[in-house]
Amino acid sequence: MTNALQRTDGAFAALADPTRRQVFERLGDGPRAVGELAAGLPVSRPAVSQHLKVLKAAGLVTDRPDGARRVYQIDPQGLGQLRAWLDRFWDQALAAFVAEAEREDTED
Amino acid sequence: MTNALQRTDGAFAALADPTRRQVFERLGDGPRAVGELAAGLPVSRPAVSQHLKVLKAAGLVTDRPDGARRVYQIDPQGLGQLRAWLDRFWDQALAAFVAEAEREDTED
DNA sequence: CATGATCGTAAGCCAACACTTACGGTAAGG
DNA sequence: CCTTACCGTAAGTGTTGGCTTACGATCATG
Repeated sequence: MTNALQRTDGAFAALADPTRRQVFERLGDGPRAVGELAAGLPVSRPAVSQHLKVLKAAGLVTDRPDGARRVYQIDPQGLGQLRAWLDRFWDQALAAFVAEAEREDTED
Repeated sequence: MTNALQRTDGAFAALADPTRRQVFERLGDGPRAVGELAAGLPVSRPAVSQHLKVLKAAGLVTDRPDGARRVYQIDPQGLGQLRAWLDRFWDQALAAFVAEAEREDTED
């Protein structure tokens, strides 16, 4: 149970930063190189590189060399873990929410 | 589209911190007062209070006075927004992922 | 009305973090 | 080979953020 923290910690922390999430979202259209991602973003290329490193450590992206370039791609695994946590928690929380609402109706 | 950033920014940022997510998860069992939440956590009560403030600003919880105490409860709204973002992105990313995998098979 | 309980906020401190510039390393091209 | 392009990492900096202690406010109790 407390393990669920560790597992989703990286993903949540990674997606917390707006710039980093922007990089990640941009990767949702398909594989991109670092330079492509950096272009159009208000930060430098090394900054994007560092963001990608964090995303990779969180299991959200994978990278693959392509000549002198390096292509990054979304890894469904990390995204799936996040979804699993959210789904499980969604059911639990919603159940507790409804139960509480009913308890408020029946009691004084 | 860029608006989706703003909308989910608060939620992601709020859930990024492990302690804060622990508070939130604990709230998944049902409504709790601040003192109850603080007990069992490795941080002080004011710290929990500040965390709840952030969670509330993110639309993840609601609060209601109960005498001298203050009861916090999960707000399905914020959780739903997060789920919506994740679902939408999941479909998009997975589609791009599969498309890329197939493109790799057909091409040289 | 005085006391104890519960809580939010302010002030201050320290670590984490996002960013920049500078550098080195590798791959394609003339 | 020499040059250019592309990228990751190191070092340094300024800011953000989570935590603690201290304080004031509000509510139930006697």
